[in-house]
Formats: sequence, structure tokens, C-alpha cells
Amino acid sequence: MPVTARDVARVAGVSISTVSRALAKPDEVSPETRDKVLSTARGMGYRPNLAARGLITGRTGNIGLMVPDLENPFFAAVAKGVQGKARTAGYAVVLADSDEDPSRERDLVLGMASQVDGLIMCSPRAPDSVIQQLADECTIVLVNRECGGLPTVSMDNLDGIRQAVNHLRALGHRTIAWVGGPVTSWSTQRRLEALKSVTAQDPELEVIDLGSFQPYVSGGISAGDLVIASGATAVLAYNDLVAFGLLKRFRQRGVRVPEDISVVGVDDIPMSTLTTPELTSVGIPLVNCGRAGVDMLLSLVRDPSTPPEHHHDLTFRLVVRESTGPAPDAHPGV
Amino acid sequence: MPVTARDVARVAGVSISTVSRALAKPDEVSPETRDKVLSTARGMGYRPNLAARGLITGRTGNIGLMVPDLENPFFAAVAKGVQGKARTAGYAVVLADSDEDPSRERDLVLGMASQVDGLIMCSPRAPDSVIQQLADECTIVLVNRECGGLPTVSMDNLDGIRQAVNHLRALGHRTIAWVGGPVTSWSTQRRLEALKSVTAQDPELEVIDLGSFQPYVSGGISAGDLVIASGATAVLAYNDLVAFGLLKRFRQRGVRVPEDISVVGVDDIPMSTLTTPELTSVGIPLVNCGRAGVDMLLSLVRDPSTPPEHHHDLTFRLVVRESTGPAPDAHPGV
DNA sequence: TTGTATGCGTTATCAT
DNA sequence: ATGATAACGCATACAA
Repeated sequence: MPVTARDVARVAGVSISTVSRALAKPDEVSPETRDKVLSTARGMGYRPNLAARGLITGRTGNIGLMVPDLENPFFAAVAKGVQGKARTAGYAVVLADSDEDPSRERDLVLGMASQVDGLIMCSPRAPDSVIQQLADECTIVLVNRECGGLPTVSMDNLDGIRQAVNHLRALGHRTIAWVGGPVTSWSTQRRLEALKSVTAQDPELEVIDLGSFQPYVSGGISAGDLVIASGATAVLAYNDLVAFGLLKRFRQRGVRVPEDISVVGVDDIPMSTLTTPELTSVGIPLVNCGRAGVDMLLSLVRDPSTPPEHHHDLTFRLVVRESTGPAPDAHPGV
Repeated sequence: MPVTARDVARVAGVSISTVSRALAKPDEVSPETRDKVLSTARGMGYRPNLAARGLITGRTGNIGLMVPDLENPFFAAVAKGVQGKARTAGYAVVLADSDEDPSRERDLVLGMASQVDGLIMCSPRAPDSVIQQLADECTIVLVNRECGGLPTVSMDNLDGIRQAVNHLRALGHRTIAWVGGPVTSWSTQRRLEALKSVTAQDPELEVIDLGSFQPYVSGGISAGDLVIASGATAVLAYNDLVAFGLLKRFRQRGVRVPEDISVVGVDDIPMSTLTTPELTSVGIPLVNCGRAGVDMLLSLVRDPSTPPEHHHDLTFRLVVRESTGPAPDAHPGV
């Protein structure tokens, strides 16, 4: 049986409302009673029932987090950032994993709505319409995708892709293959647009769009042979997992990286340093992504009238490792 | 403004308690009113306020999950299993990440206690005393560790280690190095015990205990040179992350795997297939681990009097990949 | 079968 | 500065 405010009041010899005040607004009670209440409360191990408090204040002290797959290192990192930042702000995190099924997200969000003050959504594949609808029911901050005018923490895909392309270009690559993620994925479209836009500025550069693949290792394995057949000397993958799949397939096929083909991933997830060769990747500090989402959400929750900033673009950073090298044609005589 | 039971009652032309009953115990209302209430409730998008319900029933409909690090694939997988199983059982998951700091776990658990019906703890490093103490405040199921008589989902470490050793033994290895995790880690101790126990049965087998290391890639990197210097032909790592570190360091040192040294990890996390060479590992389906924890917790929550089973040992499974091969001494002439 | 009344633990409003 | 009381949204014992 947990100890309630009533218990503390009885022991401390004060009224129940004095107990509440002593904890919530210490200035409104006399120093003596304040100390008395606080000490007995601590002594009895009193912990306010947050559900009861939320019932009257209208704030639950919780924020929701919706991810497609916790085992995906990308979302694990975001979740880590969200959890950490939320805790230090005094909020608990209610977790929802849609298991890559956007149709499940609606029910999950609606189910959480009553027990959270706001929600952080990583939903790369859900259609805009349902997101808009959910935003009516609950304060929502989007991560890594944009939708209408909803508050968003996203990344500067254009700049990220530019960094990757410039890197490959400097290495002498002129023909770059693109292995995309799901067509329904918001960032797939942004990154392909960015790639076309960047390469359009240089007539020497050619992009070969190999189409859409699953955003996992399996997708990269599927795409591997297409990359080889395309004749490209470098390949840019939708994300690191896909890049891992490419590395794996290239090894099976006896294609050397980076001697024959250079590979660049996106996200820079921790295990990028574990492959052979280690993966060159453009990434952002994903944990910060989650933190930024919480910052935005909490400022929105605390003052819904004047949203300070509805949009936050995190910048990519190119991390060059072993999977990129000079284009094979760059030094024909060597 | 969310729609409340009172709103539904007004529109449906019934009392508020009839609304409550129509949803909770449909048998206790007449078919007509039941249909009327249910349809208007659905039409209005009514969602019961779980916090208010919990205040009365004493059940929150939430379960807590405590992990040391969400970015660690081991715990990510467990979390995934917990979340999935909990959702299908109608429970939401409140997440807590202690960031590898056992001293933080106490406050996190106590903070969650009032908003969860029970708690699943992955706390390999917290001392028994605090776990026991927390168990007094809240129904707790432990995962991957044991403590007193508390309900536990753990693994049959003895059998897992035996499988690994038998595999190495069959390959001709006689001297096996052990790279342990933190001394405070429960499973480190179990696994070392198991290793000694298994090898004690075979006089030809020798174990070299290299001591304790961080349970991450960094720990394996630190241990790599010690393994090489030890003269062992095979090494068993505390977990896969440590094994990855060993692979990395071996590559840097020019030690070939498995030609010069065989490496076996524990856990079989997904990325074991991504290294070069792919890692041989003894693992369990970690997602099931989380699911089993939820099963145990819920049966405990629903009927605290007769705990059906307080202990559940999941069995390891050896997955042989590329990091293990014949001992170099096994065929001296080749 | 249905409605009324009470209480869960807390905060907020109003007296005192 | 402090206490009594209402209210949050819901479930339940009880009355009708």
C-alpha cells in the first residue's frame, strides 16, 4: 500500500491541502510547517500519485514515443535521446513500437492520447492524412519527416547528400548509383531529390537510380548485384543498414570495397565501425535528434499559444572511413 | 477536449454508470441500450481515461521496463519483445533507461511505481540489496539475472557455455581464453562458473581467465592483445559486442580469424552476421526473453497469490558462422 | 435493468 | 497561513 497525502497529513498533524502545498508551492506555507511536512513526507516515503494529479491538472507528466522498430539502431538511438531528455525534464516516456506497420500507428497513438501530454512520432511511412488526423487529437512532434505545418525535427538532407557527393567526386567518381528506401518513405524522396539536385550542377556527374528497396540489410543484399551491373564506381545507400547489405553482397561476389566500388551510407549508426571495411557515412548525432524532439514538444506543451520554432534541421556530418576510395578509372595506369 | 463518459451518457440519454457498464460488462445491460451506448460512444470517439480508471481499480494498465542502455542491441531486442507482448495484452509500456548507472535505477523505479502495475527489470549490475528493496515497493520480474527468490526470466548459462566449449573442443581447441564482463555483472559470474565447471570435466582443456572488461566493443578491443599473448587458440567472449571488439583488434594486429584464433560470442545479436568474418555465437531469441517476462509479470499481477512459475530458463542455441575453425595445432603438418 | 451516490488521490478555490 | 470542500473521470456498491 502506497502512502498517500492523507497519511502524511495525519502524521504531520496538518490538513491534506497543506501537504499538497508544501510540496508544490513551498513559498505559500510557513517555514516551520513546511519543514515538518517535508520531513515526515520523506520519512514515510511519500510519492504523489501522478495519475490522480494528472486527473485534475490535465497534465500527465508523460510523453509518448512512437517508433517503427526499436531494434533498428536508428530508432533505438532516437529513443535513447528522447528518454534521457524527458527524464531530466521530469517526464516519463510511454513507448509504442508499430512493428513497421503504419496502419497500427493510429490505434497506438489514440490509445496513448489520454495518458500523455504530447507525442513524438517517428513515422517515415505513414501517409500524411493519418498524421494530420492524429495531430488533431494530440500534440505531436515529428522526427525525421515533415507533414503539413506540423512541428518537426528533421535533417538537412540536401546538405548531407551534397557532402557525400562532393566526397565521391573528389575521389574521382563520376557515376554514382543510388539505392533508395521504400517509396512511401519521406526521406527517401528527399534524398533522391537532393541527389538529383546536387548532381545536376555538374554535367560530368551521372546518377543511376536503382529504385526502391527495403531499408534493412536485406534490401542492400537485394540491390548489390544491380549496383555491380550498373557499372557505377560508387554507390550511395538510403541508410547504413542498406549499405551493410551492399558490403555483404559485394564480398560474396568478390567485388572489392573500396578498390572496385566505393560505398557511402547515411545515418552513421554505431555499428558502422564494425564492418570490414568500416563504412563511410553521412550522419547526425541521432541521440540529439531525440533530445531536440523533446525540447520542441515540451515547449509546445507548456505554451501551446506561441510555438517558438516549428522546425529544426539538424546537420549531417560526413565521416570518412574505409569503404570509400579513389575511383578505379581515376588512375587508369596504376 | 477529449470526450468523457458523461458526454456519451448525455447524448445516449442514459446515466453515466450505464455507459461504464455497457463497455466493461456488456452482459449487465439490455441489448438495446448496450447497442445504443456502444454506437454513440464509437460515434463520438470516446476513449476511457485510463488514469481515472486506474485510480479506482488500482490497476494502471501499464507495465514498466527498466534497461541499462537502449542502444545496446541486447536490451533493444528485449524491449521490443516486452513492448509487443504488452500491447497485445492491452498494456502500455513505460520506459526507463538508466544509462548504465545502477544508482539511478532506484529513483527511476520509485518514480514509475505509481503508474505501473508491475515492472520488468534488466539490471545486470545493480546490487541484490537494492533490487530486493525495490521488489517490496512494486511487483518485479527480473530478466537475465537472478536475485533472491524473485521471479526471473534467465538463461541456462551452463548449457550455453557447454555448447560453445563442445564446439571448440570438436575443432581441436584445448586452450580457451575467457574475456569476462564487469565483475558486478550477474551473468559474468554465472558464465565463468559454467566455463570452469564444463572444462573441469576434461583434463585436456585449459581455461585462461583474462579478467573483466567493459561489456562493449571497447572492452573487446582492450582485451585483444591479452588474448593474443595468452597463447590460446580460441577465445570465448562475455557477449557479442566484446567479441566484435576482439575481431577488430585481431584484424589490426594481423591475427587471422579463424585461422589463428577462433572467436565465440554470446547473445547472437542481429549484427553478428555483419562482421567479417561473421561471428559464431551462442544466443537465445532475445525478443522471446522480453515476451516471457511480460507473461510472467502479467500472471503475477493478475493473481498475486499463486505465482505459477517463478523461474524460466531460456535455452541457448549455438550458431556457427565464420569466426570459428580448426585449431591451428590440430593439423600441424598442413 | 438502470440510476444515484460514493470514493480513488490529488490540486484548486474559497473561506477562515 | 491554513483548512474545508469541490472537482477531475471513472467504477462500483447500493437503491430503485
